[in-house]
Amino acid sequence: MDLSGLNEKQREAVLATDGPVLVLAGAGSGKTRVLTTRAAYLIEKGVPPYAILAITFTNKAADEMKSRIAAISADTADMWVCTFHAMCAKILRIDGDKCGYAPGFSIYDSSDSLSVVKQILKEMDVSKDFINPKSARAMISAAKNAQVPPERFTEVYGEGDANRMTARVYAKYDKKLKDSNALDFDDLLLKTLKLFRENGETLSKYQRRFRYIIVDEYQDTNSVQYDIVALLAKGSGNLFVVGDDDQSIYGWRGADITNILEFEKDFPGAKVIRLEQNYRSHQKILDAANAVIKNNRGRMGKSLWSLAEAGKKPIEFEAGDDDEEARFVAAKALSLINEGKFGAGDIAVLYRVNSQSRLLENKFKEYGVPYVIYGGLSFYERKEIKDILAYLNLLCNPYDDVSFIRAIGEPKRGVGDVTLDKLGAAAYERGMSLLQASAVASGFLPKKAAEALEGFAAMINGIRGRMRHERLFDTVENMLEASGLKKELESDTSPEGKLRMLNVEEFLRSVADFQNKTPEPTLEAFLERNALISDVDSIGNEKDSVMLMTLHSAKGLEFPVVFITGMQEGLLPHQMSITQGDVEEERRLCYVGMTRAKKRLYLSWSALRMTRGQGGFEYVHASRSRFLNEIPKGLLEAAEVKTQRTEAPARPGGYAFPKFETPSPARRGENPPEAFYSGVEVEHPKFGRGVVVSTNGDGEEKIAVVNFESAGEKKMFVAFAPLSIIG
DNA sequence: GCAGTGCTCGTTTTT
DNA sequence: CGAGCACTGC
Repeated sequence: MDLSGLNEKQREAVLATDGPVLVLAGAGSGKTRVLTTRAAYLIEKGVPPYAILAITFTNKAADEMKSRIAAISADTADMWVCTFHAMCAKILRIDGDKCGYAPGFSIYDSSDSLSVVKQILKEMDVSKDFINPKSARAMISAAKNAQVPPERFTEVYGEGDANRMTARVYAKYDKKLKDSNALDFDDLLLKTLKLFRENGETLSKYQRRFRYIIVDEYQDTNSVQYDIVALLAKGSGNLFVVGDDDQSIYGWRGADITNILEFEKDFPGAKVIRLEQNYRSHQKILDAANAVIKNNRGRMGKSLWSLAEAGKKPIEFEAGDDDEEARFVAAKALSLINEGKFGAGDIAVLYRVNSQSRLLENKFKEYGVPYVIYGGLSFYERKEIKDILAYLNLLCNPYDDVSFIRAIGEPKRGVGDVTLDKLGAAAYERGMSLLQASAVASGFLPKKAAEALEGFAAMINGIRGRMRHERLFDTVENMLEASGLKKELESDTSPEGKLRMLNVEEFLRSVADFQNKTPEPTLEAFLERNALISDVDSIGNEKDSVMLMTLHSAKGLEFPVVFITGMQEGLLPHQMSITQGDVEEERRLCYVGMTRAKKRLYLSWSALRMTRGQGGFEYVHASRSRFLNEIPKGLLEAAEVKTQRTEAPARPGGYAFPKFETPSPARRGENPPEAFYSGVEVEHPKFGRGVVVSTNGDGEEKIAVVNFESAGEKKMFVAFAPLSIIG
């Protein structure tokens, strides 16, 4: 194996095959390279691929690692490279029956578990003012991550009335999921751990198999994940973890930073290797990032350095308000693209909270800069997709009551709350699931309701009966047909309805794709993949667009150009963390964001922020983020933009804020703004052909509404948008 | 049983 | 400002 491309420390990490090893890998220090080379090296040394387990933080990272290992090594098909959640799902599909789960179990996402919580609160007749469903779900999740069972809930979190009630909800929640043969995200981990603890034979089976365990992003493991890894590693003792204490940003999800800080204590004789040479960013970006992170206490200590040739200092922009800030970002992105040095796909815009994306999105639209937003509601969370998934879940898992309730209500078949309540009671008495009870509904319900339910059950069972002889894609199509979903979708010709139809077609494409690419394309495997996939996993698929995402989502990624927006007290650090006194994690978040940048880093903030107060809008003052203050003046540069004072808005108590003038970037199209008027046929690199419907304004301010053949109506600045006139 | 309309309330980050 | 949500009228 050729290791000459690695530096000394990296080589040391690759060659340290046996015993516990902790690699402290600074941002951009070639961590992925080390991980993949090490796996390939193991195989070359004669370790069979099936004896290697590599756990990553996202599916994307897993896919990437797998393909990179495959590129330098032999057959990796038997190697497990996956996320914690995917690993646990895999184990439970195989051995879940030993702890009471049938192989067809459903995986509930957060909206599914929320509806279970709501259902329970309704059953218990608890007011939403007393127990808020969302916070109850959050508390249950926190308890699970800390391995606190319902019986010990009040003991750990306090004896108050609300807590006692929450503990009861928690217990019922657990039972309901169990009865539905369903697991939520936390359960996947927790039940696997339970299985390992209570079934020594199963544990030792996996211990014997996985003789080399690799864990990436170790700083973000929680207590359950730690225990799972520790148990598995007890077999061979070969545990190789990679992480960076400075990049621990999931404390709120139960991640325990002491897992990495105390690795040497937990695994005696551990070798610790530090990777501090950064291959991603140039020194000026690193200097600024180092200046921020060094203010944290309790670090393992690490300082990044780079040999990359000197680049530009990070640039700060202070905006008068958030609208101006968004305009700065969009305009700057546009001029970077127009200068030709960077493509849209080289640029990322990062922010603390998802809601910041809206304003940015508007500006990107206005300026005609292609963009994609990651996060927020993902594809699989869309109503029409969740409906389809509910039916498919029901086919695999007849006990899945959440999916039953969803499926029975869409399309409407005359079964409402009253019938559902009665059905629920009858099912409970008989110890049946809702679907099972439906099949015999005439025994306890009036004729009309019973017929609807029995018809539904027969339909589901009919599809299930045929399933074995069909290919996955055909089953899905049959289901769409038989359920009436297809008919309903087709009859909705509104714009939203058409969009839904497009989403369903996209979904069908993904089914076909899965069927073609997977050796054994079962429905269960398909559902599992969908349940565990996230938006972040598709980052980079959209080649030529500016990427907008939260700082959290950006972990593990890199971009030539990075904008971090909202660098003000209250947003970064977030108010919540200031109040709770945990600003260090926010600082790490800021550090993660800064170290994503390879060439250019823009840090922006605004002194005024619009919020939605009681009576309409309100501007709130914000001050420069402490993190910006921590960067020495000489390491930053002010953005060179023309600003001018404008009149105060005609509103009592209003503020005067500076106006950011759009710099005039080089035009991409040949045509002057005057050439665009109604009826002109145009072409756009992203949206294709279209016709100008109307225009407004003059010169650089001129906006055209263009109706594109495939993308519909878009508004854009003709001076900036890459529009060319055809003919 | 269901769709449509006011209403209120809320805002951290996600596998 | 916008999304969910309860209530109301068919």
